[in-house]
Amino acid sequence: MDEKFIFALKKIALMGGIDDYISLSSRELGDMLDMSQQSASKRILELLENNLIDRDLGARKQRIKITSIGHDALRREYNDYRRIFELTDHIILHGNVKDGMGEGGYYINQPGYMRQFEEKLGYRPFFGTLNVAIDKDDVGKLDIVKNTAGILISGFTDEKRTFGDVIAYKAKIRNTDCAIVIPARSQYVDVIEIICKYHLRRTLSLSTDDRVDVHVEL
Amino acid sequence: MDEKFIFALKKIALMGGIDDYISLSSRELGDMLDMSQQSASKRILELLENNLIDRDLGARKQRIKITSIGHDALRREYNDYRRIFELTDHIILHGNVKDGMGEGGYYINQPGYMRQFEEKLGYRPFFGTLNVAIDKDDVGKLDIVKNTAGILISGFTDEKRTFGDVIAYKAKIRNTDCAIVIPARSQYVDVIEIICKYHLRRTLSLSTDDRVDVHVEL
DNA sequence: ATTACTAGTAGACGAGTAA
DNA sequence: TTTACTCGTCTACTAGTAA
Repeated sequence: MDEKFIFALKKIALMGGIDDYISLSSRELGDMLDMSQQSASKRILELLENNLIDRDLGARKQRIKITSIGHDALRREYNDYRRIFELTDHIILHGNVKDGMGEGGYYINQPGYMRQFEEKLGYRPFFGTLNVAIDKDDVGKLDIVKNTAGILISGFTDEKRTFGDVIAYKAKIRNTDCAIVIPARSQYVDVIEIICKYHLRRTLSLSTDDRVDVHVEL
Repeated sequence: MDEKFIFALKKIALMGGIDDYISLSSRELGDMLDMSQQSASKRILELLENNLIDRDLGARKQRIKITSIGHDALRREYNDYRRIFELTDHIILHGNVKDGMGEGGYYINQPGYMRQFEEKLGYRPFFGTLNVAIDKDDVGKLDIVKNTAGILISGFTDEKRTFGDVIAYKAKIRNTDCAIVIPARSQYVDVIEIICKYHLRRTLSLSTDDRVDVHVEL
């Protein structure tokens, strides 16, 4: 990502171009970026070429909106700054205990995964996962977690099907060691699955919808 | 602030150059910024010239540290991204209920303040405040809260002494309306005082050290 | 190894201007 | 008014190289 694009994108975002199309002439953008109308026009064409913005070139004035690719680029930038200013050595994800559908446990329990949990986490997880719905305000923190190393649990193939790579992140809930497990290829997640040596619900007396803080080590 | 400086500063910050001098050759910086060793060397000289970094040019390898000016530049950038990504219409402060020393209640109860609470919040607060120790990770959010308008509760002078201005921010705890009150001149705060029409401890069955989420409206 | 100078060059920028 | 082309200038880069 070319850094000069980021600055233009940021200005557009600050004007509200993330949620909606905004009316923005090349002269206005040029003024904001301290460059000529001509250069701003060129910058807009470059942003378009890189699919960072969408444009609706009306008769009088163009309207501009940041694409999801552009949004992602800004979020990466934002995460960098969070790492600089917020992140010490842990992140706290706030959320509520949810009922799982049981599929989490099905996957976790595959011997191909189990063997690796035992080897790489140092314990054999309890059959079944604790599902935690992360607060809307904290979902972005998951991106930061995903950008840290994590522990790779390799995928495998048995007679029936293929199981993909999974990443485990060591965490704690009320001082009890556990791990968040996230499929490597997953995109946006707002319910995380947590494994633990113990039955978390029973050990911590957790009920559905209880508030929990998941401390993730970075 | 030239934008090309920001990107170099950010890389240095991500390497830990905010807290300490870090060993960073021009070649390493060049690799990270996707430019030649020569250009990175020039960039470093420019950053020095603008007092954005300090350098300790040792015999073998230079050591670099971001100055307070550079740190401020990065923080401005960070705040831009916070405005883009964080500011919806509320902020959640996570914390624990704490025992107050009673001084909160003493101040709140001054008729000069009480009259204004009644007028500006629409209710006469319960005598006494709920003290909440904000999580270390959330203390920074208070800066954002303080940067929003809030409700000014003017200071006054009685026979004995002077009481300063106080800012009230409307909030909710478990859907119960309340308000955070912060002295206008206060700097760093990590325990906030909350007023409410009702006795919050009793109404919400809160005990010392209980976790609470304070939803602040912006 | 380093840092950083000089020289040559590619690309970014703005002025003029068309549509 | 807009957007965006061409073209000349100049900046910012890299290569080569010294210290």
